[in-house]
Amino acid sequence: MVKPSGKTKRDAKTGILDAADEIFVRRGIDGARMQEIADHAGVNKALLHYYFRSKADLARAVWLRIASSFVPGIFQMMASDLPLDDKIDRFVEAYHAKLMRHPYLLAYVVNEAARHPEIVGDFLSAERRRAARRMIRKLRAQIADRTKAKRVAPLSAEQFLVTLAASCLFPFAARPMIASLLGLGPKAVDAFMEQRRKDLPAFLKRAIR
Amino acid sequence: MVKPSGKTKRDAKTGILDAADEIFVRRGIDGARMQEIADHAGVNKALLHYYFRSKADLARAVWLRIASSFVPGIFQMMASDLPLDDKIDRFVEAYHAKLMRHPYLLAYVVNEAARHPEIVGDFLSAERRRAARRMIRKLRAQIADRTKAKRVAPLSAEQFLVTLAASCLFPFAARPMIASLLGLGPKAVDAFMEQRRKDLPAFLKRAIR
DNA sequence: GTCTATACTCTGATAGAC
DNA sequence: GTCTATCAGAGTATAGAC
Repeated sequence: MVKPSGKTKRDAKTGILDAADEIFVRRGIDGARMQEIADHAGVNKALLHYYFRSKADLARAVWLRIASSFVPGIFQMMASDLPLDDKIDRFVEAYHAKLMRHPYLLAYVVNEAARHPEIVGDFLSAERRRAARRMIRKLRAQIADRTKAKRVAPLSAEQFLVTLAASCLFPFAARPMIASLLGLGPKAVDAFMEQRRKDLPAFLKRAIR
Repeated sequence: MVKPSGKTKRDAKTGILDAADEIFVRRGIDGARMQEIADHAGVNKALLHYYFRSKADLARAVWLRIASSFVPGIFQMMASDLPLDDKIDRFVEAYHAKLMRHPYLLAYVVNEAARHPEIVGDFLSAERRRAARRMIRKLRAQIADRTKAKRVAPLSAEQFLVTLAASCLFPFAARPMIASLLGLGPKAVDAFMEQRRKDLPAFLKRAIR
């Protein structure tokens, strides 16, 4: 408002973040080149170091933005009073929608989390840790209700959550391997994923029925 | 036999492969340094280029050795006449045992498969593709038998296989995230995984019951 | 805030002696 | 086959003009 350069500044910074996002996700942090990011953003390489001191800082900023964009929403939904079956539907739907559009995202996240564990911690603020605990507690109650009513073997809420996430996410991370293994071309893999989006919720509900 | 250097040669080459395996898996291909691999193998950097022309070639050799060491065995077991439930037990058991000892392996495989899809193709020879098809065909028959007998909704063998793999493998790839999310230390995560090894087969069997 | 030019470091790769 | 020495290129990062 006061500074006329305010808008421009944010645009340049955001532009760099957008470009870095794409290049990091495509090549990994180690494989990415600052020059390529700069080119992709249409700015000079020096500007990257002006806004973000180093490559590591830039990578951290990109990571934080990615994680912040959809993890908190999922936490909240999973901690809500929604019936368990609806949560499964929404979880599957949300991640399929997200990852269909960003196929390399998950391989990136998985890899960098393994390689640079500290940035995972950076993302999980105290507030988010509390949100995670709320989610687990709520899920535990819902699963307990169900197993009590139907006399099924007890199931840990944590294990269920991990299995749910695994079933949705892993196929996107393993997409190239699935394609090779099943002998599918790019379009056939898309169809396979689309089918999965439809079938998976029923499969998971059956397991906790 | 004829050459007295035969044994030494193989040892040096194997030593380099062992070292490269460890460093690549720990740092990723892009993050790994030829110097570090050479140091770890106790040989000179130049020797790496003598046996493997370039870093890319070395990475390919490492990948082929890793994949060859346990994928074909799994294919064969899954294509056998073993009952479906036993296959689930063995699959879960085999991968948990393997990955407990090589925690970074999966993040590496997933990442490099996404980044360098061509090396996945290198691994899947025509013979292995046939083995994969045999496995799928057998699983499809077994699942069909079961759903016919118990009147359950039909389930694609491919989808089931992916879900099975996802449930077993993803937790290892996502280990750092799971730890952060659930607030577990290294020992607690190990316990979580151990619990998972026990509970997962029952969960999966219930879904196709 | 944004650019040009450049310093400095590191890495993969090769040449050549033994 | 294995080593020492070295190079060319690429990379991150900074200095300084505008």
